[in-house]
Amino acid sequence: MSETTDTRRGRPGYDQRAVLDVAVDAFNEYGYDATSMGVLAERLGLSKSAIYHHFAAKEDILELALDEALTALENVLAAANELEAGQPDAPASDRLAAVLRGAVNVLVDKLPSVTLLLRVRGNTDVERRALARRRAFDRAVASLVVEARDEGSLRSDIEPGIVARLLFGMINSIVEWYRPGGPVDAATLADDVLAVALDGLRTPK
Amino acid sequence: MSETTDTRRGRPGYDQRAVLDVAVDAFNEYGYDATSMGVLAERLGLSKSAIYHHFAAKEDILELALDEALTALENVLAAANELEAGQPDAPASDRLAAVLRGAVNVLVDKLPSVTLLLRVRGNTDVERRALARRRAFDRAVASLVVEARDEGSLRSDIEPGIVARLLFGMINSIVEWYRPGGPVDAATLADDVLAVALDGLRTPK
DNA sequence: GTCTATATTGAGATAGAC
DNA sequence: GTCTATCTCAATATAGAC
Repeated sequence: MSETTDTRRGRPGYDQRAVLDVAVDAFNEYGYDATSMGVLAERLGLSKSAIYHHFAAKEDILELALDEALTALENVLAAANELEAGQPDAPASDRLAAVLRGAVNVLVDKLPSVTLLLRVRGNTDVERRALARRRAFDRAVASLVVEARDEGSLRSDIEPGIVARLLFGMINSIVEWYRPGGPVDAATLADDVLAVALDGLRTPK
Repeated sequence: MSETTDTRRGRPGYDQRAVLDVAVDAFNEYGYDATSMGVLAERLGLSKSAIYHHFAAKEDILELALDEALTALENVLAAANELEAGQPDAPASDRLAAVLRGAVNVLVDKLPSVTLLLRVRGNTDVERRALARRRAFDRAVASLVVEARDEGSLRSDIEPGIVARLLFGMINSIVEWYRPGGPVDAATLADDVLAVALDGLRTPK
């Protein structure tokens, strides 16, 4: 323990990470555009100008948060692809399940930044770049769904594009209600999502 | 045909409905807060002040749109309850299915206003009132899920609260990608949603 | 129903001291 | 790393003519 158990160093005042966390929470509560630097300053107990010591612009805060969320999601895909490299004959449905479980874990683990990501509209360059990365992720998942259906693991009576969208619609909606420390833990949640997605809600006969 | 086949009357200029439709589309594209009256005026080909002839304030546009979406959703619940009054011994799962199908239809039918509703954060009184009505709707659906599970129609190994949230997360996500006139029609979409929700994605064995 | 001003507020951001 | 001013611009909304 070379420093302290705290994540901050230096002593008084904030570091960039601490400002980021407070800001992202506020962005998620009010929406990015509706959150003024004034409100941020209030929440931090700082003046507005102090924030500019940590970030050159409001949008830089957004950019850092979005990058964190996107990197985490992209890592889930990368991990699933390594799984394929290790076992070339494993069914695509295994990789798909790994991606879904991984995505739920990222949602829970990086809840604030992923929540922010899912609400981006594309009004600025920063937002459009984030949307492009998100679409690439979505496309990769969609082709996993196609693979799984083609090998016979998933039902073929519904268009795979719709399946992928409904699937991720369900998963992404978790950010609307899941709160860490609540009654549901991440592993149970991932199990429930997989169960509902694969087997549905009807009573197993 | 007493007037014209057009929905507008009066002749030149806009009526409130036409302004509303253009505004809601812009709100959904940029987000409500990020949409200025100036952009609205540009899209309408009007001056900013002309808009104030139709709505006293920007937020009044939002309020009218949210009310439209909420009324349509509440009518779905009311219709399902009348179904119960007519056939008191019908299973709750029938009413639940009616509500889900009805909700998908409302989403498709009133796509712009429902999209707007689903993105409201609660920053103002207007938004908070809308959120309260939406939560009442969600609670009603959640208790339908409980009823359906208690009568044995739905699996009981997952908490009904989570089931209801995942279910509506999937349905609500439709607004993120569904576009009228596209390859998928509303009835097919409702069928697909019900099929995925009830029976899951796995290949039926 | 629409226009051209204009009033007024609040936003993001900067300067420069401590 | 934070502060007190202050700049600048864009936003909502109003006044009053056509």
